Amino acid sequence: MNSASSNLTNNATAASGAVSPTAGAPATPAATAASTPVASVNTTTAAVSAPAATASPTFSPLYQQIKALITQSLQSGEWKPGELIPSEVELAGRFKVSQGTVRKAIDELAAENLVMRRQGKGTFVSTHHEARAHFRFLRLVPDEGVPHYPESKFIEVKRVRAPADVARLMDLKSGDAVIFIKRVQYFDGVPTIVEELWLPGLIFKGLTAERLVEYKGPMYGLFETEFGTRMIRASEQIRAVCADAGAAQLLNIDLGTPLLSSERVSFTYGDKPVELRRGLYLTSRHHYQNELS
Amino acid sequence: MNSASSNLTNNATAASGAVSPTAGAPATPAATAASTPVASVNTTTAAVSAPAATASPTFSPLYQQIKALITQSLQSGEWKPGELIPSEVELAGRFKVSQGTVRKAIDELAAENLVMRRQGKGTFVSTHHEARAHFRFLRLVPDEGVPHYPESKFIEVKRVRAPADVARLMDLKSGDAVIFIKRVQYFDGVPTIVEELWLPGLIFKGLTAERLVEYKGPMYGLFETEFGTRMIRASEQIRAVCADAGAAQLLNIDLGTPLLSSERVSFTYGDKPVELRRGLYLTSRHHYQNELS
DNA sequence: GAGTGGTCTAGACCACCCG
DNA sequence: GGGTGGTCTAGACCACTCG
Repeated sequence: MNSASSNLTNNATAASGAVSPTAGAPATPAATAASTPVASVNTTTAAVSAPAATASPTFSPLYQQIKALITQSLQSGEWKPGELIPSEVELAGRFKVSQGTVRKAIDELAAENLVMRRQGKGTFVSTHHEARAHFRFLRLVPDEGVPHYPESKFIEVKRVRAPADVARLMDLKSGDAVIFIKRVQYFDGVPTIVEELWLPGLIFKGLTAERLVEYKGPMYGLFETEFGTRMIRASEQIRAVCADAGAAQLLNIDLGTPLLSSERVSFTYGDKPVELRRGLYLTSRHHYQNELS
Repeated sequence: MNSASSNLTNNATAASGAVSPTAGAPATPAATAASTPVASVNTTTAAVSAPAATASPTFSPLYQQIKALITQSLQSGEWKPGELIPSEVELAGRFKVSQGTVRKAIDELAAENLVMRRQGKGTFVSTHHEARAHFRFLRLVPDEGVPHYPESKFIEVKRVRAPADVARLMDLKSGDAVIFIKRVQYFDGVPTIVEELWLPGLIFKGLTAERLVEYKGPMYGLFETEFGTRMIRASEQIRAVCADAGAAQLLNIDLGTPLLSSERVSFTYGDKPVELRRGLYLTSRHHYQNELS
């Protein structure tokens, strides 16, 4: 057994045979802990199939490998949303790398909102149960006054077979079981959003109208705690359309009123699509806010 | 004179009187270069008015101060868009800090798209004259086919006095001189965007219809090279509206066709607003693409 | 006071680019 | 071959939190 438990490929540090710990590369924790010669941790250990040339064809920095390992633990549920993950020092020990390397890995995870750092306390798994997170995916804000979360009224919740277009966007087969949800959202009692959602039936088995109704707060929070599926990012396409009869009735507006149409695909770990959402937004007293940078 | 040229406040490194370079904090470059005692660089030097307590009330990391200094040089035009800035090692020497600190400052500038790093070559000031940058502020992409840049036809270019609403959004006084531009943009010959722009007259003095017409490529490129004003970020508000007579005629569509309305304020260094842009987008064959993360 | 993340330094080596 | 950014390490100290 070498390099204890993990199969990391260290593409850095000397490629010139066994080196004494004092010269060249400094002694790695692995070397001191398991008294393994430095050379054994070097130049391709495992994981990636790399012909032992001077430059690895598939170069991946150590911190990226650490990042992938941490992401795996997040995905597997070893550390659940809202929980504290091990400290940087502890992770460094576990992975046999320096704290700085772990730090860089966590830096990127924090930048991607997978994790949240709090000085003096530790690093926490991000969760949708938070004021901060509520408006990450809801960009419709009132023209005047402070943003707040709308109330939901569910129109329909049923199990259906995925239409071809839905299946294509969600990486399913046409006819696969999906859960269909239709709801209207109200800001201060004014109906403003009519929304249709499709979710993979396999993952969201057991999602019923009752559970949706009794649950207060963002749906992504419910998905996260009840179904272990966390939305990481989303891709949205926006258009202007005219209200059809259905939308007009639900939003209590005239037929033909211009509405903002949004089609969103949300992804969980591994860029796996797990939600398709089609919304119509009434933008007479609200607008879609976007920051370009 | 101490700490040579710059007024950096080092809030780190020992607060316990003069320390020999070998113990405690390692000798700083400043100390070795100007043979200044370490203590002189510590506990409040200048810049920030800090009562000499144990913890500075206005704590600012060194790398943030470096970042601010680099940003100043960008803003002042010391390093122009597209140019190479000094290497990390050189900047470290200039500011009397370690390369790691400069590195962290530049990391943030790169994340904000103010500069671009290229391994083996150096760090470059970002520019709007680049394929990469072209679609950072243009989010309207075709439903099918690859995104490409539209052609412009200018309808109107004139000097006017800023209306109250425009002045408010641009941080001007009502009645201040502004340049008003109206244009239509075509994708593959199809009129798709009608846009009105307001620019501060003071900054964009000398901007004429001729210069706009003869200039090929994104307007932000022209603004950057001809007027020394670089757009850094923008804030956009999006709505759905109906085409009025003017828009319908210019876009060759029926009156009442739903259009996407965008109001955008763009900012340059120091979060100073320097452009107001109001656009109407025809979204029958294009959509506004947005990534949520 | 102990533990956590945050800053700063110094030095080594690697990947990449260009003359 | 020399210069640039990119990675990795090690160690010191600071700011913050909590018991």
